[in-house]
Amino acid sequence: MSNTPPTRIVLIEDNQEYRDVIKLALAEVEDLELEEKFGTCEIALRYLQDLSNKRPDIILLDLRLPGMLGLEAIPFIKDYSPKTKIIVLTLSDSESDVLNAISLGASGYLLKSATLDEIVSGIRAVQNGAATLDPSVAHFLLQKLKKHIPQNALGIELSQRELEILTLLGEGLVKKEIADQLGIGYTTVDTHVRHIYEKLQVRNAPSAVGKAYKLGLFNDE
Amino acid sequence: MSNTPPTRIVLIEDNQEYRDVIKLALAEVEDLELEEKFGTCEIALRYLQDLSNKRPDIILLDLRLPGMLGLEAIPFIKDYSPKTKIIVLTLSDSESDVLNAISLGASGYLLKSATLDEIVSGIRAVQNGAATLDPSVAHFLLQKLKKHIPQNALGIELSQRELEILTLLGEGLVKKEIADQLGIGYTTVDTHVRHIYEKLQVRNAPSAVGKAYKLGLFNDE
DNA sequence: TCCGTTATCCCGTATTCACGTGATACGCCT
DNA sequence: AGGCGTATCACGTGAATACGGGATAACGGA
Repeated sequence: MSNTPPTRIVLIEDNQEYRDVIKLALAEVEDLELEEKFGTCEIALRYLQDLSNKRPDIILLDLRLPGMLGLEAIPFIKDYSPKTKIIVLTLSDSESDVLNAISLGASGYLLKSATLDEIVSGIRAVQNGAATLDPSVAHFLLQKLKKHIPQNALGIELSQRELEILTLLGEGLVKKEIADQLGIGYTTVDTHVRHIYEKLQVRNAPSAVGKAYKLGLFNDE
Repeated sequence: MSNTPPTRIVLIEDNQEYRDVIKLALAEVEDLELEEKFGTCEIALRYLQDLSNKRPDIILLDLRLPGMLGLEAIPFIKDYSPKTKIIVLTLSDSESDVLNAISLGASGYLLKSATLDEIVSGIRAVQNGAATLDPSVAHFLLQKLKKHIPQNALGIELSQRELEILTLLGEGLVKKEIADQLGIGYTTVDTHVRHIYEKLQVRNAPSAVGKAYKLGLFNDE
């Protein structure tokens, strides 16, 4: 236990009080080490950019900061210190903040209403390659996901070739170009397209592409 | 505190040992009450169907059960007791189990590696209208979501009319049908479509539909 | 006041599509 | 041995598309 190096943490948070709360909380945990804390992204990024500093394992990142916002800083953090995992720790439970943080690659999203225990176990989870989400954020994401998970198993299955051709169609190639690219004849492509229409029960290419997206036929790769 | 009724919990789990562990754990928590525990879905569903029984607030549901699988039971639970929230509690972290559980409307997904504290706080979160996810499940879902969140803000914006027409195109209508449905002329539709192609930088309808999905232009409604 | 965006409408044409109606061949399952 | 799905190829035709090149009108910002 004691020979594994502690998890190195950097806190970016402008509120002095909350900063101190976190500092005291982490000080009590043996294998977590609060390396630095910063009040703005600008200063934090300068620290990360300095090659003489060791890279932290985890960054706890507030979003509403004076100057550069936390979300804006994420790409720079990823750039300067690619291996550092980011846990957003903020008051905001706005949908767009959550979605942006995720698409920018955050490994966790906690609210400041979280207990210190939850923050510590969140850090441990992320350090182990997992993720941590505030329950209310998780609820929001589950609702979001429910809509985006296609229930594809309606017996509709395209062959590999058909999916290939449909993909190219959706990318803008005309049948002749698809034939050339696949090294097959035009009429073959035409036949495949007809089969696709039958299976998807559509009558033309735009709706075939649309239905394929709705059914999630493109999801798997 | 003590005048709020306890959260009523039902456990569906075939492993005798784990069932007892949960029973003992919940017995120690004041505001949680393990109402019943069942070894199979069939028996549990019979209990839920019996109108003389009170409906539980939470069901902890294992997936790998003798007879009917946990996932199969979810729609029946939703039917017999719509207000009951379901937390999946299983060994399986298979992607399809997670996705199926979510699309069937589970409010939580915990693994049996979870500590009893995590299970209790998960129950509390769900009872409060939030959700609970095992960190490794959360990680998987975040990765999944990252792909599905489009970064639409590339300056590409269709007018309302254009989006309307593109939607209908993706549903399989030909330009003439779109014109009739919108009560405008064929040439007007044609012009709109040209503008759509310009904005999306494509040359035909299938790729316009494809690109719209990729950019998430259909996401907002 | 002028320009950009949006929405509406028109003509003509070469290209492409959708589809009816075929064919051959391979593998798999029964 | 026969059937089913897949992949390949072919011809012809009417329908639809993509696009060049126009136009008018309303609205709002520069």
